[in-house]
Formats: sequence, C-alpha cells, structure tokens
Amino acid sequence: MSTAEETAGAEAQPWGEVTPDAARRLLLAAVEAFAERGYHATTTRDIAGRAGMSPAALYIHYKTKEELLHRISRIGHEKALDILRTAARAEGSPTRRLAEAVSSFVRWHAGGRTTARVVQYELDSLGPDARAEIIALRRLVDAEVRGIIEEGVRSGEFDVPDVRGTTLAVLSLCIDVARWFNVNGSRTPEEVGALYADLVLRMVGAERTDAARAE
Amino acid sequence: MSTAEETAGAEAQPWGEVTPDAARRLLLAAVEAFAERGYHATTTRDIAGRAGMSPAALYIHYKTKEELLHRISRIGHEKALDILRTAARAEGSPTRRLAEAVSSFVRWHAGGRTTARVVQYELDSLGPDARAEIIALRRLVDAEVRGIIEEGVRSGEFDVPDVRGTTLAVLSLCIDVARWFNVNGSRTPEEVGALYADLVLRMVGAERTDAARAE
DNA sequence: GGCAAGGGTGAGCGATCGCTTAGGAGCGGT
DNA sequence: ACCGCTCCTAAGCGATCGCTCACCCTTGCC
Repeated sequence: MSTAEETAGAEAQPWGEVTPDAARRLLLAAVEAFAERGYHATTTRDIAGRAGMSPAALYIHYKTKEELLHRISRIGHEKALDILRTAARAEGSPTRRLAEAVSSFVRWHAGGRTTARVVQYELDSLGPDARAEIIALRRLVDAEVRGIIEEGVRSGEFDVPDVRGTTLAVLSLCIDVARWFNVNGSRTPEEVGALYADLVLRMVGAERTDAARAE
Repeated sequence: MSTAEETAGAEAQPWGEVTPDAARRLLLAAVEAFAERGYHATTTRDIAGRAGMSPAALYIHYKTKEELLHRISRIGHEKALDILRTAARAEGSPTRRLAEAVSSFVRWHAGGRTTARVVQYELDSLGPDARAEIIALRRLVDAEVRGIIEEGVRSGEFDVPDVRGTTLAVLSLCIDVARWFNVNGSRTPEEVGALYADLVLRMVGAERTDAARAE
C-alpha cells in the first residue's frame, strides 16, 4: 500500500532529527491528522493507522498523545525561529531584512501549511508546562521581528509610532497565512511571501525600492 | 414568556434573537465552552452544566451538538457582516470608510473575543452543508471589504497593485485579533482598532489625515 | 543454537462520549 | 377534575476514546 512518495515535494524535512524511523513516521502521521481534524478530534488509532502500524505501536515511542503534539510544536517553533533569525541577522538594511524575514516566514507558513497549522493553532491543547515552554519560544520570535523594526526606526528608514503593536500585527498577519492558505491553489507561497513583504514595508512606512520589492 | 418581541433592531445583545430563554442560556454556555476548550474538547455535559441544566436538556432545544456550533457560527457571521456593511455603506470617502470598517471589525473581534474565536476558528468542525453556508457568508464579508478598496483605487485615493490579495490580508489581520487578544490586558479593543485602522490605511497607500486617523 | 532486548501486534480495560428513552413537575384551558 | 402541552431530569445505551497488557517476531552477539 505504501507509495514511494507521500506528501512529497513542497514540504521540507524538518523531521530529520527524529531518530527512530518508526517514531518519525508516527510524528509525520500525527502532523497530518492534527492539521486535518485538530488535536482533540484526532484519535491515536488514526495516527497509528496513517503510519501503517497498530494503535499500540504509538506508545512504544511516545508516552501519551500529548507528547506527540508537544514534540511537533517545539520542533516547529524552533524551525520558525531559525528562519526569522537567519533573515534578521543577514547583511543589509532593516528594510531589506524585514522584507526577507516576512517573505521567508510567510513562505514557511504557506508551503508547510500542514505543519504550521498544528504549530500555530493547537497551542492550548498542550498542558501547562509544555505550553509555557512554547510561549517562551514565541517571545523569542516576537523579539526577533521587533528588533528589526526598532533598528529601522533608529536609522530613520521606518516610521512606526507603536513598535510593539506593529510587531504584533506583522506576526499575526504572517501566522494567519496558515489558516487560509491553499483553500484554492491560485497563489504560490512565493507570491504570497512577496505580496506580504510589500504590505509589511508599507505598514512600517519604509521606502519600497524595486530592489527590496523584487526580493 | 417573553413580554416584548424584539425585532431585528436589538443591537445590544448579540444573542437576543434566540427565543426560548433556556435555549439562549445553553447557547451562551456553548460559546464559552467552545472558546475555552475548542469544539471537540467540549462535552455536552459541560455545556449543560454551565447552563445549570441536566445533559439531556440540551437535546430539547438542539438536535445535536453540531447544531449549537452551527447556530453560533451563523449568528456570529451575520453580526460581523452587519458591522462591515454599516461601515462600508456609510457616508464619506473610501479612506474614512475603510478605516471605520477595520476599526469596528477589530473592536468586535477584540471585545467579543469569546464569540469571535468560536466563529472564526471552529469552522471546520462543522459538517459539509453547514460549512458551505458559512463559507458563503464569508464571501460576502470579503466582497464588502474588497468593494471599499476597489472604490478607493478608482478614486485614486488608494495605491493597491493586488486588490484581492490585499483584501485577504486586511481581513486576515482583523480576524487573527481573536486569537491573540486579551493574553494581557494592556490594550483596549478601541486602541487595537485605531492602530489597525492606521496600519490598513498604510497598506493601501492612503493619505492618513488626522481626521481619518482619529476616532 | 541460546537468548536477551527491543520493536511490534491483538485484544481489551475502564472511562467517557453523544445521544435516547421513560417519565414527571408545572400550568393554563375547560 | 382532567387533559394536553412544554420543559426538564434520571438513567442508561452503544460506541469510541486513550491507553495497557500478554505475547510474538526479528536481530545481533556469544
């Protein structure tokens, strides 16, 4: 039954670090199921079935169903943070770095929508300890974007009266891509990324040269 | 029992139109529970308990648990559409009407976050028929905002290369307020509405006079 | 071969789910 | 009093949930 390639192509391999092969297949199955139906509506039998295993096999690699969500959420947030850090600490003006940060962040949410949906929208299905850990990661994500904006304000490139509020809005805009993307395939992740980068530069009052717009 | 028949004009209470009193209490309890835990994680016993009734009482007024969600979602979307229509069809320039539309839409999502969360994020817990009905309402919401933007482009007030994409982004920005608002009470719905109206005017390239920015 | 160890399965446990059924309290009309 | 009607509850049905347990199969090392 197993086809050679399932859900191939657009999605990168962020799960390469999950070491036992069966554990990775279970995790990938859980990501699909959680994204389709939501955490609470997904059964452990469904996850195991997608991975081609019996329901009991899940509990060899994971203590509970919640541990699966926790692992997915942590790895996903680390990946998102890594994407933003790469863009934020690159060479170039704040304008260019903000455009690249938004563009790549949006591409990740659109292209890896399956993963991003779970990561961004199933947060409060976690227990208190796990949720606190994830929230700490989110604060780092916020700080990264805010840093670029503050730098642009200092250099005079940006005109932003409310830095914290604008940061929140920029992140909110990017994250929500995971909710609506792919309802119809009329836009590619790259197109949405370019559009959103332009919109965000407008939001911060930056000069949008063709170089920055073309990305 | 109802002394007065409330016609469609009652704006103060969103659930005023739910006619049997017990049915309204159940609906309100369901909104709270769905917003806190999500649809699938909420039990019918929990809903009935919050309304001070036995689990069976729910099925006197609603056929299934899903019907509760359907009713909440439809009423909520109609309210959201009404808010946007009021702003879109008011007097004034596209700039002013867009600012008012965003501002009031955001205020609704922030102030009525409990309701808005259910309305905006539990959509695909509905069955196919109910979901199709809600999606139709969403298209009307989208058309309302797009209409203002198109008008602003025609009049030369706005500079928007991608009207459909920008409309999507504006709505996405507003809707996502329901996800993050109230995590800390440092901002009032009015403040967020004003901030977002300003950000959206920037996104469409409008002249932001103090008159449009204020209020 | 012997044999421990770890990855896997079939069956099922206790709990809980959405929902149903049988019945009753209150109440106005006649 | 009796009826019919609305609103509600106690009890519980069948199904399904997360998770466990007893056991099996493969693998590598001696």
